[in-house]
Amino acid sequence: MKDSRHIKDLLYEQVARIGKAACSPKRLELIELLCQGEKSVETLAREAAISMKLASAHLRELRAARLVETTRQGKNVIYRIANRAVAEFWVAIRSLAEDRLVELRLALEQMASHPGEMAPQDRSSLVKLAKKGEVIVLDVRPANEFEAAHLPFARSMPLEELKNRLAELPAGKTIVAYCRGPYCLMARDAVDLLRKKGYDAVRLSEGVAEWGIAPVR
Amino acid sequence: MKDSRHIKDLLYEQVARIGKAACSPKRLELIELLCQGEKSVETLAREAAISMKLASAHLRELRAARLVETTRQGKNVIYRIANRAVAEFWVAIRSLAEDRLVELRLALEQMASHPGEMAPQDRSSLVKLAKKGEVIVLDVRPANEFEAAHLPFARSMPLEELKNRLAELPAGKTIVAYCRGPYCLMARDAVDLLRKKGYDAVRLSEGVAEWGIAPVR
DNA sequence: ATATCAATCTAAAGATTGTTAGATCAATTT
DNA sequence: AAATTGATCTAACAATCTTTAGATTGATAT
Repeated sequence: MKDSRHIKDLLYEQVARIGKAACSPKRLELIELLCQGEKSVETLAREAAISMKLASAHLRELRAARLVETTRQGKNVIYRIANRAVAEFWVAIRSLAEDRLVELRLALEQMASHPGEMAPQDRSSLVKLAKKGEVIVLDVRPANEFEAAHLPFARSMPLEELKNRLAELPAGKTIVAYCRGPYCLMARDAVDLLRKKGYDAVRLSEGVAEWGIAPVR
Repeated sequence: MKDSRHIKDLLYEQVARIGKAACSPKRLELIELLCQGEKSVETLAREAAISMKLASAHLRELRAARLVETTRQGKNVIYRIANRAVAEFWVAIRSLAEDRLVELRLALEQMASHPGEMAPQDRSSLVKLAKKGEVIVLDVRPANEFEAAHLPFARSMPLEELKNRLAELPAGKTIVAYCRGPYCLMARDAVDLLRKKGYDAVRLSEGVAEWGIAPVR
């Protein structure tokens, strides 16, 4: 490209770097995963269901836009979002997409029309109930994600372990299960299982990114 | 693409439609222009310094992401942003870009290191000064953009007319000139001219999009 | 030193965009 | 009806991006 271009073009070009990072579905999925906490390339590839080579290539793009940062830990390279602003952007672009694209709203409604879907609720009143122990807020993500960040008063019980740890859950109390956010199905599966076992369980579609809780390093 | 894909992939794909709309510098420039008010393809092409064909193709993309809408007005097709959320997104992605990309910060600082650059100021105190008439807030964009939306107590004086309308400006008062936003140079040029003519003029880098003022149709 | 594992780099095929030219369409003017 | 103007559509080429394979690097384990 010519070097004689106006400073104005340069400015828009820089902003477009962020847009480019956000224009691939898989890169967005990687951002969402990183909003849950730092992860190695291997883990990211597995959780996004892509090859490690492809994951590495996408992460390269995200790093080119400075949305993610890396450190090496032995054989592994650990990726994390650069700061809280990245998670906020992920929530913001998703919210615009939901506002503008009927297709997305329909798909979400389809996901939500499922037994145990929780009505949108005031956050502080949910926290109050959880604090008093009147409901159990259950984080069904992998344990390391819980450690990196979790909702207030939440208890960790990864989906995979849930089946074998039902005894830990007091009967008769409402269980509010959540996972990585509205696009994640872990909490839905957890609610299905819990209801089958006779619990009063509902799914909270929001996760740490939506609550503005940044993962600690 | 295969049709057997998971619902999850479908969700990320929808969000990526918004990212795709925002991954081209010229499309971003078109969004910024539309944040100032509705415009015909012809006008957009001229103001973004591209051919009408190219403008039309880019606008097609923006419409595919439902970020803009159109109506026909005689021979002209008028484009406008779909709603306020689009303008908010434009401010948000720009702010993330500024947060993450040193190159962008440097370019902006270079623009700001110019006589008459205004220190970031509290909005309500500026409005108070403008209301009392202690400063003149001057909108130097084209008149139709002023009509579509403008800052409180602002007075319209398009850059092109400024030279011939200096007599309308009371001497001895501070003039705060603004235009389309931080990436626009009209206010800078206006301040240059005013200072040459002996006025105490400063540039406010923000515009209607940054102040959250949506253009009326 | 050799082997192994996680990750990246390089190169190349395939798919997707960006951009332009020419034809076409829709509304208005003559 | 014909000409004009603004805008879009179609087709094509160039440029870019996605994805995979093969070679390479950095760190650890044997």
